[in-house]
Amino acid sequence: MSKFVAPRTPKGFRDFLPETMLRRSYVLDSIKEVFHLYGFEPIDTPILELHETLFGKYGEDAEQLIFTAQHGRSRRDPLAMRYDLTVPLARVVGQYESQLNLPFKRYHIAPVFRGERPQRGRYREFWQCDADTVGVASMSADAEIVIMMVQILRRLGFPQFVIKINHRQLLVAIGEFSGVPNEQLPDLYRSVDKFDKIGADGVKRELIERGIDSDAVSRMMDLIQSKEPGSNSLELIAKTVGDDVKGLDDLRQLAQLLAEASIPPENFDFDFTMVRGLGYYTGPIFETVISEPNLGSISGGGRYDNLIGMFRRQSLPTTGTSFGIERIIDLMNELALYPPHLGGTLVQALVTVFSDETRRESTRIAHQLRQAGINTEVYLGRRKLGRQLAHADKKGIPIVAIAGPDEIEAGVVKLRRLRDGEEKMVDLKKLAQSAGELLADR
RNA sequence: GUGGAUGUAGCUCAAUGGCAGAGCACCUGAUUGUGGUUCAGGCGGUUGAGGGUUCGAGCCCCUUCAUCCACCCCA
Repeated sequence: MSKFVAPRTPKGFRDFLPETMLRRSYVLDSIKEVFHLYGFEPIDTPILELHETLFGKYGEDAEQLIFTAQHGRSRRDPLAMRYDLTVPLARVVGQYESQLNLPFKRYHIAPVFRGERPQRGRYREFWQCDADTVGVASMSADAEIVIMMVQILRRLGFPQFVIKINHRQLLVAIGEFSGVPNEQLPDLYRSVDKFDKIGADGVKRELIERGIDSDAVSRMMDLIQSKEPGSNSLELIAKTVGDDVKGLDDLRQLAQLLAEASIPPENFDFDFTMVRGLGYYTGPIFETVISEPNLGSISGGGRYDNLIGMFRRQSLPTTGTSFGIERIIDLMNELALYPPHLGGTLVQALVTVFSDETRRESTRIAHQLRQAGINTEVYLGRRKLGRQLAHADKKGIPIVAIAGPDEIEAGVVKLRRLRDGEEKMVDLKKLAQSAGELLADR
């Protein structure tokens, strides 16, 4: 006698039913397609890593959010659940260097785990979708990442998006130029990161509250708000801060490469108020925002030349991007970007069953349809025809094949399209062809 | 981790401290070979859980759990 247990998932963990999974797969498959077009290849790694692999990489605050995992009472090899896909990449590169060809271009689509308090678009288990290039120090790799991001967002059907681009070293230079001490730079990033949310005045107030000199704050705020079309804002910074500032050259090259690739100016923007939280970035940083409607960021990334050094004597330059697919999926729902053929089911035809005696014939019909590549369900229950049609209708199956004693006797099948009630009595030999026509005809 | 809101049928929500309801969904029939529309009927509840106040609690109080929102942080 088993005890009743109220069915539920752990906090921040979700189930996905078929209708949702079809949409998730559509998004992931679309992204994969573009990754492949650019020559990125998949890897996967274990959900569990050794404790020592993850800890010491993200900073103290983030480490509080890492789930740990243990088997029974074993105290050997403490384990932890992966927190992102970037540190596992760094480990893989360190571990399999001899088997990898540099430049190594990999993508990785997999769930990661963070013990945060869940909110809309924020979960404790969520999927990340990363593409990174290892072993290329030049901007050609960064440009390729940005160009691929544009391609993916187009492929998914987003009518409007902007990839904001900034540079870690440029931010440092601007901070130094303005007179912000190095040890206060993390505070500075944290506040500036909220620029979109709390505005220039909000950032200023917060920085002064954090004890940063108010003159320095003013100088810096003026600089980061430099705004000119295209790469002109780069030159504006160059005039004030100096032409030889670290990072400026990178961004100039990037601008040049993006222009050569005919990336439309409305799809990218040098924005010195954009900061990415993660500490390991060392070069250009990217973030995609959808501003109409204003729904926040859906991808982020950048260059992190030192991280792999955690798993290898000498580091390797690395740059990449990560798509926040949970948000992308929410947004695509809101913006209705899914193609119409993506209904609630992938089943294209239901073969009804008149009685147990005719089930064999229905199964044969289904086999024929399947041979022709049509996703087919044979009704497995024993309900009357009306119920079988209702099942197809409710599930969104477009056509039904009816084979009762009369049809079987005559060697025919009646095909019915539920959308408009169109019916065809077809010969068994032409079954698949006719079904295909009914499915295609709009 | 901090602050706020909400928990009533499978779902969305009603119900002055006084008999727990509606819509949708589901099931049956009208219609024994035809879904969606319609009509008639039916199933469905320890009001999140535990305690307290009261003649009487879904409603008031306390505790606890869950969910959502905002912050922190982030994808």
